Amino acid sequence: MMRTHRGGELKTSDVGTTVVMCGWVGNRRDHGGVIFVDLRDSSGIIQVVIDPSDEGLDVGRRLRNEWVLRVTGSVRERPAGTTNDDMATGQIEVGAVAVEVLSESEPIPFPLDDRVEVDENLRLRHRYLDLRRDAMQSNLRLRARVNSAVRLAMEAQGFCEIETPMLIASTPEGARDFVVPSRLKPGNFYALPQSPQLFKQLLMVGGFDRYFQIARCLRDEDLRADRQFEFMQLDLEMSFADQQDVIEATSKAVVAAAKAARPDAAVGEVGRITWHEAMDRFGSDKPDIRFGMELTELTAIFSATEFRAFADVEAVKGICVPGEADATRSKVDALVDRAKQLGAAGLVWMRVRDTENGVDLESPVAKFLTETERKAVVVALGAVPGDLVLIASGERHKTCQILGQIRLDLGRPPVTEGLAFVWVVDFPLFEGLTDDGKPIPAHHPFTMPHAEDIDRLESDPLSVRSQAYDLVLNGWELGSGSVRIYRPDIQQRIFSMLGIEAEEAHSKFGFLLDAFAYGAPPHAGFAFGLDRLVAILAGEENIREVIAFPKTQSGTDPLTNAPTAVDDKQLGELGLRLLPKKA
RNA sequence: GGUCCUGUGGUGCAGUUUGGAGUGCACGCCGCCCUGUCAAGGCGGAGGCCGCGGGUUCAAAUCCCGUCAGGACCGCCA
Repeated sequence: MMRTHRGGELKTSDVGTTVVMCGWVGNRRDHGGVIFVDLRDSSGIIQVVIDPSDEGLDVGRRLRNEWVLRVTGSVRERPAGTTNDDMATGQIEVGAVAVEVLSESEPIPFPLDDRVEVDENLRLRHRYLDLRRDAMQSNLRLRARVNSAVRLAMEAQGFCEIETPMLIASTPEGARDFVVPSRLKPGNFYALPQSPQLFKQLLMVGGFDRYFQIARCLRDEDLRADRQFEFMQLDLEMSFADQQDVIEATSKAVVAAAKAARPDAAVGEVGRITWHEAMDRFGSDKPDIRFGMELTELTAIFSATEFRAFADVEAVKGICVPGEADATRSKVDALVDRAKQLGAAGLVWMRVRDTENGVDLESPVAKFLTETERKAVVVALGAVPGDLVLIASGERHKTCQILGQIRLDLGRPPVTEGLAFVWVVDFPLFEGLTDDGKPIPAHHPFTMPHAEDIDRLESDPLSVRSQAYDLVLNGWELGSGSVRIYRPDIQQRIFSMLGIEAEEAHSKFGFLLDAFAYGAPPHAGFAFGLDRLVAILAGEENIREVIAFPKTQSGTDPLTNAPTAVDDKQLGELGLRLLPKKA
């Protein structure tokens, strides 16, 4: 037996016990006649006291940080006045009677304490060291608890966990596929799955009416703070179920995850908002509802205005920034620049002041507005003296998006603050038209149109809502789902609207359409990103902090040096030859 | 494909605006001293291609151009 105890778990009640522990030297304090070693293992830290004059303990002199030890000793209370209340085990210590060096360590390339933020590239190059840090240990352990809670929640609801293949056929829709050359069929390629989408629908046809999987998904698109090539999703699909059923089942899983990760945090009912209302109030289809500063409708106030920027536009929207009336000119100019960068024609700012004339707006453009207009803006926004009012105008959707982004810039709380889940429902089925007039699907082409809107499919496609729904947490899109089309006639109407010929549809999705010909149950599903969920629950702004071995923004791994070249023999077996490098 | 930020002993920074000897701080590392520390303390020491290449200049960490690496974002992510 290597060890009897883990140091971090020792308690005052263990005083008097002889223990054998294994761990790393977290820190050593050599006082000459007595040496303190903070022995670290997965459970925490315990202070080991070594008297180097004792027989066999002169090894204590040689010890260095990150050496691996096996320590035998007895648990004792610390002498009065030497306890450490900042440590979980600060009331006790282990008096060493034997110290065995299991492994020595070179000085490590960066400190493991959290007092300095080390260059991320260096951390990734030595990720095995970085993982020893408290923050990484607790993030990955939190992640494991979330996985476990999600799995339990799904099983408790009668979902069956089924794995789907990693080597699949490439389909041209959606994100860029990662592609794997076939050795047995040279010149042909597998794709790695962007999601198990088509397979889970086949499972529904196959009679598994409640499927789930903690699935690895791969997309060859540029990386971001919240996006890696490969990521994990809780993927689920239900037969004989509607949007409400899916939302309830998924909500149980995320609430269970949140409770597992943050037992002390308040996680209430998961709210719901329509896409239209989310755009209108928050200027985003992934609203961060943790704070106010909502977008206010001002269009009617300026219906007859003389002010050019607000006249004859689709929408005038404003937000009220509390207490920012004295923002410097350079700060408000920066806001105007930001709005322009986001595609706005401009941004009107006005300081709310207490004047002899009552509460009024002070701004270079105030003189172009009537007093009635100014007062109406103050009332509509609920502004009080000391506030700063920002107003944008133009095409409705764009105006909302721009103000929504500025709202986030100015008011977004830190990631650690609060947990606000919200379902966004009633997305439009199409998000616009291509140049040749074909509608662009907002989700995938198997998304069921809203029952009430289906008659307008051809006559007014942009007004058609879909039975698609997103789950949002603190303004991060966690995932999306939909009720699927299972009726060939509706599917055919959608395909023909999108300009997908029968032959093309068959070559791309033929196996799914074939399957639907044999008694397809109505079904609906969802998938949400576990990396993003775990990051927010861990209070991290970057999903790399909750992934053991992530890639850099340029898609490399500084630890293994992936991706690497392969030799010609390997290429030959695959029937491949590299093109000459571009000059 | 694009915009912006960063790159200085092992680590984290200052120095770059306004060119003048690799100058400084903290941590770590090595040695010696030290029996109650816990970011131990004291004394001493080692350690630098200022990311790389070119240019301007009497002189470049500093200015200019290019390039590489990392990061944030736009495009992209049905």
